[in-house]
Amino acid sequence: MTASQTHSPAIVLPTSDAKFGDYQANGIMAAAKRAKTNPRELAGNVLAALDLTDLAEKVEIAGPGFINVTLSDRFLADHLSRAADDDRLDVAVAADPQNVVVDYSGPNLAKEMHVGHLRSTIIGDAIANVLEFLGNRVFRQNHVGDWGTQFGMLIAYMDRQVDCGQDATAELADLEVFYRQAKQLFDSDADFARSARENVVKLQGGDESCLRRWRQFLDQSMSHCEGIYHRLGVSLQRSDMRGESAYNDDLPAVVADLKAAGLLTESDGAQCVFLPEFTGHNDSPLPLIVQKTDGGYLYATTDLAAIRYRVRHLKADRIIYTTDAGQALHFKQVFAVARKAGFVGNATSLEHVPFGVMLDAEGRRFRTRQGGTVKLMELLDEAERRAADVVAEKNPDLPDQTKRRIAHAVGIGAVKYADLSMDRISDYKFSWDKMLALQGNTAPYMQYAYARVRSIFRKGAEDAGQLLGEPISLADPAERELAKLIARLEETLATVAAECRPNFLTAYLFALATAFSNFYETCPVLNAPPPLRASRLRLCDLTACVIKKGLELLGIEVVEKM
RNA sequence: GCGCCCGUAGCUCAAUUGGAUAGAGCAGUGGCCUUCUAAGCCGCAGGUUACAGGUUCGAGCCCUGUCGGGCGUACCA
Repeated sequence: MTASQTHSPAIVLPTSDAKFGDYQANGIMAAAKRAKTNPRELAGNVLAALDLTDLAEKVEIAGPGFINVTLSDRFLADHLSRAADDDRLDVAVAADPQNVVVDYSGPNLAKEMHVGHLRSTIIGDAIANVLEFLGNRVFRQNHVGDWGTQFGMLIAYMDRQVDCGQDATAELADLEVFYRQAKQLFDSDADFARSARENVVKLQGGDESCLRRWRQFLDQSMSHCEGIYHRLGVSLQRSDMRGESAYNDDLPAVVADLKAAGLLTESDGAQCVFLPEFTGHNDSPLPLIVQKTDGGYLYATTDLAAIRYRVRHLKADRIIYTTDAGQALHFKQVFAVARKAGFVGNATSLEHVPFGVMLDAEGRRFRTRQGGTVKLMELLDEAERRAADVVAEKNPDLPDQTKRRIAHAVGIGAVKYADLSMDRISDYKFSWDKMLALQGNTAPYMQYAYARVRSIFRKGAEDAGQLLGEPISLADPAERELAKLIARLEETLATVAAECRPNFLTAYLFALATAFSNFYETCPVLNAPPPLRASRLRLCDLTACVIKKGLELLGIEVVEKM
């Protein structure tokens, strides 16, 4: 009532301190100011108009005008019962689902994937998963680099291989070597360089034999990416790949549209869009170049074409770009031009979701000792190797196959979790020791918490399904704290989706796992007397389900034992 | 030069966008395994949130300035 009168949001959040109850409403003070009334008085009026008897045990006014709410155990227990009986864990499907495009990963198919692709791939996938789970229609778009001059060179090198009687397909298996050798030849052999350049012209001209070899190369390269995605537990499929070349035919139309809209200016022979809000050196106008002097197009043009496609054909309500922060200006320009040109209306939101760079322990850019880029495949090998060492040390008696499975889940999970648990925008220091640490906000800690729950069920030979009707008791503070956190999944996911901030989910899961550990220490489960035993088993099962679901949305596996 | 981002405990990072006494992990220090996985749990100690002003009931968060770092700034992506 008050909120609607003053247009002030209620701002209900978990309390900053347990002594204030479970949730606090922070909006009263601001509302009172706007309405020029006393905040505590206003809080009193709100309370009088509010009926929280269904969910609250206690509601009180505190401090300058906070409203503190203590949930009733009954309300919490009811919620938990619903969650336990629901594979969505009582998280509602969006009432107004959106068509959301998430543009992420986007490797260059001319080369092997390297660590530079890791953050976009992991963060974008987590965001896509969460949005999808909340009921939105998600279009994962892998805007791969599958076009450009380097492909002329690669095709020329394929030809050279075949001429030498070698099987080009086998050679392609190591994309990095293939690229390096092609580049070397391009730089040293004038004949080769000429045929490479001719190939570019042929490709653009639609030469069928050239296109066939180009597709053959792409097929190999895409298989390599799929291998990485599969190993990483990333949901991207080949059908999500819609590379730059997919927009080739649209590029002239994009430029024509810009011209028709009166936005196009020729400058130094290039076709540009100048918008007054963008300036460069010495306040000189800064163009968005959409066509080079030689007639070629740039990634701004492709991005504009992609926006057009996503709005027209995918009916996007929201388009999310997960790229490094260095591209902020590019996207600002592209978004502004897309709106001016009418490619996208006000109903569609365009969001650049930036992230910082990966640094090594010394705070330098993450590179190999020789200064080259680190191959993603090799990074993942090392992750699993290091995880395997830890598993072997902690749990030498497990069967080898189990150890391997744990090493995979823990190693890959550690790399992903470390990335996802940081605030995206800051650069982050990559540290094997920290991400594989068994304490703190890490994947192994989460996975361990899960394995401990599962162990209880194994030991008790219990089936969670049999517990459905059993009442949940929250008498112990550790039980209640755990229940409260379990009930917080939905609001957490909503925030992650709204802000594109996976680290809110990891922080939530860490709090949940910590609460569980506490519960685990203080509340015996299997040895508890009958009604309590079932109640605690239900809390255990719910904890496991939430951890599993949360990690699954982050693309991280759980294991039954570790 | 201009623009964007960042600066929080010795170290690595949080802080749900303006809420109450700034939180974790590591490192330091003291406890807890005859009972469900100790890869765990519970204490203690550690802070002028780079600095200086400002806005207001309230600022790590907003505004102005300064210092320090990163990135970007016309035909790469």
